[in-house]
Amino acid sequence: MYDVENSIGFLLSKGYQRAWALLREEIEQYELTPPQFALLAFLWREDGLTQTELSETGQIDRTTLGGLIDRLEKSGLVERRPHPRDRRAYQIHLTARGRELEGPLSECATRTLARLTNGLTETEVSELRRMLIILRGERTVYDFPAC
Amino acid sequence: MYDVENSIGFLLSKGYQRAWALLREEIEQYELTPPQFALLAFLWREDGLTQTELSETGQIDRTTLGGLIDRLEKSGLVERRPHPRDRRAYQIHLTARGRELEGPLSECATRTLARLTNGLTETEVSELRRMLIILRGERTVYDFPAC
DNA sequence: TCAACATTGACAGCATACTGACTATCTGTA
DNA sequence: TACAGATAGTCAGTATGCTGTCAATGTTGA
Repeated sequence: MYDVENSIGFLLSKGYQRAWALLREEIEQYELTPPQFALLAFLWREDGLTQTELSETGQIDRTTLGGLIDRLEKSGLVERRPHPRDRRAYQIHLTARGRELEGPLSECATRTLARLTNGLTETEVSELRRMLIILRGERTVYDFPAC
Repeated sequence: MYDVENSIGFLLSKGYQRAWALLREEIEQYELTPPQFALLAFLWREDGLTQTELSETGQIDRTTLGGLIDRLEKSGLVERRPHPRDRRAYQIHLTARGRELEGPLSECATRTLARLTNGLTETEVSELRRMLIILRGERTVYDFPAC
């Protein structure tokens, strides 16, 4: 009999839901969602990318990203600026307010990680991270046809 | 600087997305989504639960579950029957077709797991499972007030 | 140069996930 | 019995994530 409850997929979904709920709780006062936080975090690292570039580096679906940016723009944390050499594209820039949040939000994320991984040792967390990267990965195997 | 890309939460979300995509691919011919598959899998184990009971054992939000059942009912895989002693409640039962799918869909799930964990050894998969259960868990710690 | 093709971002449509509010019903207690 | 509070399920609203389609714009090759 198939054991859903202990299947990796099911456990990933529940783990993800818990991670989401904890982070949501920590950043609630900023009226942000976890994906919005993640997008800001990518922008703290590199500002001014186009939506397509952001979609690739952040591994966020192109159309999902559009909506995320809409909402962050409405909250005044990012802005779309016309691309200087490509009239189809926008460059996404943090506003001053969006940059300011790096400190406080990073602390929220640190607290979230601590709560999430409460039952694991540091070594286990590293192991988990390593395995999740492998799980997601395999791009080198599947993305390119043998050539 | 906060490193989103290697944060457990971000990796969980991407791992989950990959698990979803792979399973989606395997069960595509049955026109089911991964959550619909999971719900069926819980019903293969125990049939006739109410929505609230299913919501608890399956750890699926009450309102989300309602929609899932709507769609599975429309597909002819489950049916709502009035509860014999509680006029507010339904008992959710598999149809013959819903029961028939246990074999083929379990095989799809097995193939998905194999593809998903391609880069990990069996020992690592067990470790991962154990850690994900801990991640999600902690019910004994948080859910009950000290009493 | 111009036509074929590719790319950028928007939009509609669907499923999941959650919140909060609501109706119908049940339960426990005075 | 009657009423207060709890519970079952629905609905509206919002955000994410994905597919498919489209218009506008870029790019490339004959």
